[in-house]
Amino acid sequence: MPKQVDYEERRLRIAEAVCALVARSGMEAVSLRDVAAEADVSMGAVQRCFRTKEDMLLFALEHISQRVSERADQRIAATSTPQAATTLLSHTLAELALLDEESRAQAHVWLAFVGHAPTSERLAAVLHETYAKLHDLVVWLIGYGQDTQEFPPHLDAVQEAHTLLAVADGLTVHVLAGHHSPETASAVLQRHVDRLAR
Amino acid sequence: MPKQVDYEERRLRIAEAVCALVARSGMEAVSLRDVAAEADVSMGAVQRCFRTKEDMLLFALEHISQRVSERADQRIAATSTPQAATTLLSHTLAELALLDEESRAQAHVWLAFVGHAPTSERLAAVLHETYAKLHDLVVWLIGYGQDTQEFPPHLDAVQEAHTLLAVADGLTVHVLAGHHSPETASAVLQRHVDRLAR
DNA sequence: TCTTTTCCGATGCACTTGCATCATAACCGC
DNA sequence: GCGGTTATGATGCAAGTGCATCGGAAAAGA
Repeated sequence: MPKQVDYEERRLRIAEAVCALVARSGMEAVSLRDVAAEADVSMGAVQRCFRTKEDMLLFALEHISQRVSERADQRIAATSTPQAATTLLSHTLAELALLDEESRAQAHVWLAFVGHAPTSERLAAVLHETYAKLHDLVVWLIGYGQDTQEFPPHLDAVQEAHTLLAVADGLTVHVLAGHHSPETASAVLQRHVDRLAR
Repeated sequence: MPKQVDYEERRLRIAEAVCALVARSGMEAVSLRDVAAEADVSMGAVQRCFRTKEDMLLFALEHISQRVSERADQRIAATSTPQAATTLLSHTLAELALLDEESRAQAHVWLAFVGHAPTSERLAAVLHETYAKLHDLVVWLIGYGQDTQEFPPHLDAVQEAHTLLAVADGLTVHVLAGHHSPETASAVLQRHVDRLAR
């Protein structure tokens, strides 16, 4: 058997490089050469990992998409001490909204991809799927809050989830655009969730 | 006096071309040549109107930014028949959220620019200013609703405006990403406004 | 050690980009 | 008309792009 290489690891590494570049200087700054340099591999290696540039970008999106979902799931799973559903919901949403400073890069990447979704069919598909997953998550959280009687039972979980997700994404945009600081955005979110609990 | 040309008109025309291109095939598709072709002028003309490409894009952003604001203002000013503050607010927000199909292009452009805001100082400034203006507008609308006693007086107009703007922008993103149709997005918005009126 | 198979990375290539240049055309006051 | 001024658009140019190519390096089994 000839030389073998851990492609999965390299792909991830390249995806990280893509994110770093997008976050630092926008999406147009992502050229194969730049990515290769950032990931500290040769251009040939990048071309071997991904057939085209679009494939590479798509993989990067799926990567951060997955990371965001995972983080949210973990936060919920890690609730060993029985936490108030209210704070669980607001914290999860804050996570999804990528508000903290270190998520700023991911938010930047995310938005860049959304901006390109109308252009690329495949990209749109990934986004659609991710949003559906997140929506389900939020619906579940609201239901949980209703079980613990923190949220009134007459709430329409599906509708509320739509609104909550919209608020979260809107705040992501606002923070990125400089209209909000992460703190004020977080406060807005918190307030909205508290309101649900009446 | 030599040949004179209506620069303002040409600038607007070019700005429209930029928007059309961005909407059609994303922001990377905007090259000086493409813009010139789309606007049906020569490349030299474009270069005469705008010193650099960045200037051109910035002007295009300011253009649509202004158009959106104007449309919202007009909708309010045109309220000859005394309209319910509730519907006035929700319609205005729907307008701002660029939900209808023909605003899709503008939404696309807007988002593209937001995505580039962290990169460009000047771009961020324009966005910041616009958001501030919109916020003031929504605050005023809520206050108006309180005057007509449609909204409870204890509402914190500033905070509610923040949430409303976030919902609107979030929905813009969701529609663009294919997570919502304009109709469902509009319904979510409507629901949220109705909720304010208790 | 040698062979074989995979991987690497440098180079080439056709193309596009933003911007500069400049001869020419279009215009206005005279 | 005519001179002087300004706008125009074709062309040039260097830099950068994604992708294809390919000789040889590297590793694992013989």
